[in-house]
Amino acid sequence: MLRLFDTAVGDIVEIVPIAPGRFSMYVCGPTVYDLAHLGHGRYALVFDVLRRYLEWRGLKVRHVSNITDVDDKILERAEAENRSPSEVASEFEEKWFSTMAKLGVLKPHEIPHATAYVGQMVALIGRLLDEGVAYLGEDGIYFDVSKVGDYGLLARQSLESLKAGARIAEKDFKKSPMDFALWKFSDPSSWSWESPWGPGRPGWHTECVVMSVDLLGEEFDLHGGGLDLSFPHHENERAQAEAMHYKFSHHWVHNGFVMVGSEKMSKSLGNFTTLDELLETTDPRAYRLLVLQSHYRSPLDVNSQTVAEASRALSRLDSTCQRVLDAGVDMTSSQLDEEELQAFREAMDNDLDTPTATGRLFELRSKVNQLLDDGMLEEAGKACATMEHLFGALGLTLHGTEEAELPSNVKEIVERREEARSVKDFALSDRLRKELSDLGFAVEDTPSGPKVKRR
RNA sequence: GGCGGCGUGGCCGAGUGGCUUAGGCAAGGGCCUGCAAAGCCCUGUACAGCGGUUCGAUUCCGCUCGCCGCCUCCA
Repeated sequence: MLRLFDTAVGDIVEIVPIAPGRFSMYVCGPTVYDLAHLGHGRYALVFDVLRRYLEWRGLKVRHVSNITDVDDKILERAEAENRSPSEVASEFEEKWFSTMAKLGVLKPHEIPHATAYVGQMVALIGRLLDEGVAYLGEDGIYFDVSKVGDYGLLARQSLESLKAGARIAEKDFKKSPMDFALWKFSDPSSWSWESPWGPGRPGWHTECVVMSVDLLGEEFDLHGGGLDLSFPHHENERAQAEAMHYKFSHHWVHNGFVMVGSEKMSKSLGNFTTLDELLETTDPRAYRLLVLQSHYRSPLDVNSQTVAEASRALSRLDSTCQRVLDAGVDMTSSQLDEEELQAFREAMDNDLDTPTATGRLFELRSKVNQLLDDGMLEEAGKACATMEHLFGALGLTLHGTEEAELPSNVKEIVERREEARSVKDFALSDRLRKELSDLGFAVEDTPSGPKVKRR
């Protein structure tokens, strides 16, 4: 079975689903106040791949991922643009899902919204107060981290050492600098909800506890997100769950950052590229391939060079598929290669080792070409079908490279070029190739005729 | 200051106590081609530095240097 690196353990552990054959996962989703950047794309792709792989392994997965639509930054933007927070939130949520669709990220089965859970958050905060693990501060209700014995587990640090490095501005009334806001009082005239303690807004760390427990129960298999969420966000979620005596998530999984040069890409550093910008010039599948070619916990450098390399690698995969199609091989009846499936499973089971898995698939691609060269069409079909199937399991669909319908002027030039070649007028032929090239099309001469593709 | 991680051939990027050079991209040579392209074959002898453990370390341990992340909002 699958083994994954569990942040709470600090090591790779065997993943044993709570209910055999089923898997429940909660992945922290975006705060919708701006466009999604490459880092969001990576986490979404990583957990999309995890989900798809679990499903490929035959598990019935329940994937929940939230939309955080209550946040100070949403309010700031709304005020700056003189519109309501909900308008801002719904705009960026819509854009989020349209970008995710381009990336081929499957929609989670449930998409809870924080605003729909404020009532439940208030109820949870009330219970935390009753338990004596929360207290009233000057500007809100705070969680008392000293009440959780192993606070700091996900940071792999003790409360003492966390305190030692705390950079957070001290508020005198807080018992510990690590204590965090559960409820923030606010002016009733601004964006706020009613609570027994007065109008206000919920702190960020409570919503995921309430939503995950509501939809997946007090005990579920996996909780995930970007590495930057491990502390304090996930730790604070865990602290609340501990205080409530929930069993909560069995495993905590985090993906590494997208780097810009040697710096983490983040909104606060302002060094981000939006996914939409990337996708204007890049096949979304190339970004998925780039993500797959590095391990999910490693930092990933995304720049024009690494993107170009992935694009190039992708187009070679596509052209191999095209070769198989051109050879007239019917892959629908092809058996899959068991040995390859097994190797794929082993790589993926080993902490989602997609670089090894894809490396193997590139070798398979080479094998398909060799078999085609040798005229072993049936074997080539089997290998190609396996390759397509396994890339498909990773959410990457391969397809042929030929344009379904060429513009008529392009078609006409191609025909004229063929005529020129048939009478060996290669000077004209080369001029026409140049013309096509200027129009953005590449032509390749093959035994079965010219192949035209967009460049 | 505390904690965690990283340093692999031109670049990206896996992995391992000794089998056999992961893989991708780029490069060089060859086959094929009117020329190209695609494809195939061949080529580069890498694991930061210094010690230690070991019959043997890129892989284990220690130290040094360099880099990064978290401890504040962040995927």
